[in-house]
Amino acid sequence: MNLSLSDRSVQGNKGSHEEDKPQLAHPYFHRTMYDDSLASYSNGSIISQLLRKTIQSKKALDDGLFYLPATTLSTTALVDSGQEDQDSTSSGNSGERPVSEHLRAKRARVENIIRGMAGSPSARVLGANEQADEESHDNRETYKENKRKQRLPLHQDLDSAPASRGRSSKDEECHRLRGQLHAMQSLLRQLQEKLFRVQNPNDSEHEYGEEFERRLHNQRESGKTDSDQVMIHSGGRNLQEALKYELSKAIAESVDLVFKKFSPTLLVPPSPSHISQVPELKKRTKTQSSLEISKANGEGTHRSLNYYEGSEGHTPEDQTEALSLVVRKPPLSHPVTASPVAKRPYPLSHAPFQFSYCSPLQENQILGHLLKYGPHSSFGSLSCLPPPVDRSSTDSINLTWDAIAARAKVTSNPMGHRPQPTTMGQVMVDGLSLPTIKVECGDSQTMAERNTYMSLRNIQEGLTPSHLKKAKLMFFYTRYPSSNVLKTFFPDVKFNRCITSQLIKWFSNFREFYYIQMEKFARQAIMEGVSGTKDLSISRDTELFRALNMHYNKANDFQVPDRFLEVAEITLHEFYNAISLAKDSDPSWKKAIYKVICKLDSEVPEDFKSPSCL
DNA sequence: ACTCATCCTG
DNA sequence: CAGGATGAGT
Repeated sequence: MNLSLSDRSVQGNKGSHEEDKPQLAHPYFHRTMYDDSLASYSNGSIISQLLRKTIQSKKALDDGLFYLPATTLSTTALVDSGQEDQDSTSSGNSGERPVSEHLRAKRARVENIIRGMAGSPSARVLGANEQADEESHDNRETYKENKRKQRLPLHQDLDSAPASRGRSSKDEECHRLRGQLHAMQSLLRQLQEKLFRVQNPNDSEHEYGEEFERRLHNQRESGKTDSDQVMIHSGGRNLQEALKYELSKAIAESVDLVFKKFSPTLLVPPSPSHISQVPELKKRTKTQSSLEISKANGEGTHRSLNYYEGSEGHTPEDQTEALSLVVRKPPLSHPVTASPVAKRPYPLSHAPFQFSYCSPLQENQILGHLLKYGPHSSFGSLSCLPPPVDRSSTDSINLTWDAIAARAKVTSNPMGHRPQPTTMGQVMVDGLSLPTIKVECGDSQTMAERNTYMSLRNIQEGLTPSHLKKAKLMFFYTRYPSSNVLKTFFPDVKFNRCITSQLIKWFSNFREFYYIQMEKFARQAIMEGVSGTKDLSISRDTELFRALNMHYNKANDFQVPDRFLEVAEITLHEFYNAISLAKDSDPSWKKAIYKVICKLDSEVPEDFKSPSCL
């Protein structure tokens, strides 16, 4: 068995054809079809497009035949939607277009909407202050004394953070959000009216959604609070009603939430959470210089052009345990076992706002955001964890959003979706910019503002396969991430004890695999009579690297940083030396190695701060 | 008492 | 990868 480690030093520098690219320019971010599809919608007026298409296909809308099997939500539907028109015209099938074609077209479009709405319904974010609070507490060291010392100045940064300039920005933010909410309400009502007119040209408006709501209520009573079911078994008309109902109610909820939380007494003091991304650059220099490290050749650039397909299969198993594994939300929400549904229906006229509040541009963006991220995505973030009582009232809605979000997640790209690395001031919401905030943040965006901004996105209740993939990629940079780092780089995750533990456990597992591999290959090298560590280098075409890459970067769509190769090599050397010196007779012989390796963490690139689940 | 890292196991 | 056991550290 050839280890292919020993000859590495010989050919060490062979492939210098590809010089080390700046690692920040991640070329592995792929756009998914899904992203593109959404992007096209985000540019124009989502509503007008939707309505136009709806009207066009209205004449073919055959009542009662429009099913939306939830399980068919997939990117293929999106593709269909784009090609539907041509398909139908090209079908030389006389003058009458097959009804099924229209139905499919319409379904695709509605699915588009639903997909757009995908978002965690229960999105709740740590308020900025709360987060800062946690951070200060969580700054307790995680990894041994060394790390602790390094983190001390970070503490100081935290404490000395100016506490003066959050107030006014909070107020402005409140103002802006009120404006957005007003606008959204207006827009929503317009949308509802238009939809209603489209499908019920003759009916009077007051019948809106009655039938649907009644049925939804009945389902709830019978324990099957699954609005997907409702949709599935409803006709196309009822589907639209369902959508309208969901949208309006969700918005009403959000509005209510925000207004409650933004009452003056609840305005929070500025957050000291400019947590200091204090670079930890110095800590590894000494070890580094003492070792001879082969330059990685550029062989590893064979990135696949495939879209990311969740590599960890999506089993339909429901997540039932409290201490969770990777959360795979059920494709179809299962019978509710928790939280009784306290009904608190909001009349649509909950808040009669003026439509002229915002510009047409804002309309599109606001509504687009709403459609894309769901009602709770933006506004839940501004509230500081609504009490359970509040939440119970939204459960029926949440279930729907949950189910929708779950399906959307299945096809989502974990994180790579931006062709260009983002900078602090250029955070995009997945192709949908939020200028009202972005503009004001400008280039002097602080961490607090950034956090606020980030919190405008979905907040996950649990960790998803996407998060797992992201964590694995992060492992290339940091083997021992602190809980602060984890929080920073998983901004779309609502952290609690369980989640934190799970993430830590992940990295623990990563390390385990890493060290096992290192030990294995070190022993192998010794067995093969490798004379010394000089003959042990790790390049991208070594077996060891392949094993690691396969584990942490299965899709191979990530350019593993050269630094990781260096660290891996150091690790290998450590193991080699220790084993050579028979130190492995000591039961805790690995500890010394761990201590070395834990100092070699790098900073994780900014790109990883973007939420992984979109 | 609590958290975290590792080891071991499935 | 998760769960349990164990030990170290606070």
